[in-house]
Amino acid sequence: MGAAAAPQQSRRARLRAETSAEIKAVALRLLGEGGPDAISLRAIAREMGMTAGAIYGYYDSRDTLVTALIGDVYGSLLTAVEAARDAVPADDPAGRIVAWGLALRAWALENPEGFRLVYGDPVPGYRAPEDSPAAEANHRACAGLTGLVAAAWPRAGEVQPGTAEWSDFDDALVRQVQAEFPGLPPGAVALSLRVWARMHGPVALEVYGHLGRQARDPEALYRAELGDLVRSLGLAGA
Amino acid sequence: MGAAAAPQQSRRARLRAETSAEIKAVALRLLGEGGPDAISLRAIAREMGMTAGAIYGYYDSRDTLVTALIGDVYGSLLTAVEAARDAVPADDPAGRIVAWGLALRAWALENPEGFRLVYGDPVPGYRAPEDSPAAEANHRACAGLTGLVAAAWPRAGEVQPGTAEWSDFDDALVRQVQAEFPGLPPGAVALSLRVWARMHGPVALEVYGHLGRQARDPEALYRAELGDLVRSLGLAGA
DNA sequence: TGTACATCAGTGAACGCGCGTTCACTGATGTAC
DNA sequence: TGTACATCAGTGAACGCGCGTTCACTGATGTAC
Repeated sequence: MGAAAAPQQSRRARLRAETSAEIKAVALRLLGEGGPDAISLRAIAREMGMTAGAIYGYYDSRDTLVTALIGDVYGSLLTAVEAARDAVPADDPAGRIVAWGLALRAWALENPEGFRLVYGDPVPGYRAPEDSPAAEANHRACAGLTGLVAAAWPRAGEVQPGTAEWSDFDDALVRQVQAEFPGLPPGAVALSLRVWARMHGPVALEVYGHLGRQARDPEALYRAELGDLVRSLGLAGA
Repeated sequence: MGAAAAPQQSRRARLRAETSAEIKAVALRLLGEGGPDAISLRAIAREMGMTAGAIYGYYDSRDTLVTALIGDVYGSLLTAVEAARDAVPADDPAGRIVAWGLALRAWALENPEGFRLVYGDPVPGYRAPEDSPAAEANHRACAGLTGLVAAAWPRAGEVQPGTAEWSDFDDALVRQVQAEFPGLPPGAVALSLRVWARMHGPVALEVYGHLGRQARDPEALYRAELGDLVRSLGLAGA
């Protein structure tokens, strides 16, 4: 009875998974401390008290590890913004948009190197594969933003008349939107991408240290920007 | 008479300046071809058919060279956007804002690595000195954007009421604005920083390859965004 | 319960690489008489 | 115009560094009888 029932994973598999996770965790910490260049197999191994070569038992190469890392980080970002959005009642679309935006900034300031990893191109020449966790997180981001805009539709569409066509967008994105928000016109997708960019601008400038040089209160600027964004979607300001 | 009059610079000084400029030019080309990591003294020297050590006759270190490079690149960006702005009559503030924005995007797409060099942090740990050419370009950017907003004032201030104080901003920036645009309230500075961020967002996403994955016509999105920006400043859309 | 074997995580040494930086030097260019 | 000297741009070899990656190996853990 004391003995566990046939375990889902063997002890070995569990240890493997733990080490694999620890490698990512250490890599993430190094990323935070020293920038993207600090993610080196040797540094990770050093930190873990093992040999650089041992990491090849877990990841095929440095690139594989970075891919996994980006997926994790991007996923955690989306979990954060989705949670913030869901903490606001669905019948308050303006509040949800502002919550999403503020959560994005908060996450970015807490994980600046993560933000750079996801939205910059810290590893030159690196390109995420199509079916990676990062791509999945990207889908979540698009879906989330489209949902925010959809909740403000059709009022937003009147205030922001556009001429977008379905053919203006990536096929997978179109399929996803049409399945999840039937009846929503292509203009809403265009608008949601613009909303994305509008949140991205101030956050990217701040994370990369460009805003802080001139403004002492970037948060106030950002809140004003979000307020204007909400207004520009035809929603009452908060 | 055939002989030149006492030259401003000696032949040696001229050659020196030329080589110094060629080093930067080659560095810039390598940056464009291979990303920030490609800026290595050895690669530059190789490209120029000389020895890596020789570069130390022109720049104290790699960092010094990168600093000079950032200044040059940032300066060329500002020259481009200022020229685009000045090609539109001063009595068309909306047109000037749109021109500035479009020129920013055009420059960024032509010089993606330059954009990353200036607005990303491709060389980890690198910080521009206070009195560098980059700082000067930054001042030009702030002045330019404030000028764009000032031209739309006070109408923009009515549409975008803010609560900014002078103390919210960097002292040097405040002095600059008060000297150049006497009477302009602090809210205009806040707004100009927001305008900056609003242009930065779509351009950064596109340059880093995030927009292109979902949108086939990023320019249309950007134009729509600029149109909305102009409207949000109380100016008639173009 | 005890023995024999298979698995496999991790070692440690080696590979070749490109990097920034230093330094004693060579050889051409410019200057003074 | 010609000679003697000073300047200085660039060489080439060397330094030590950290990196990704490979590979034959050891030794502990798990499995089968």
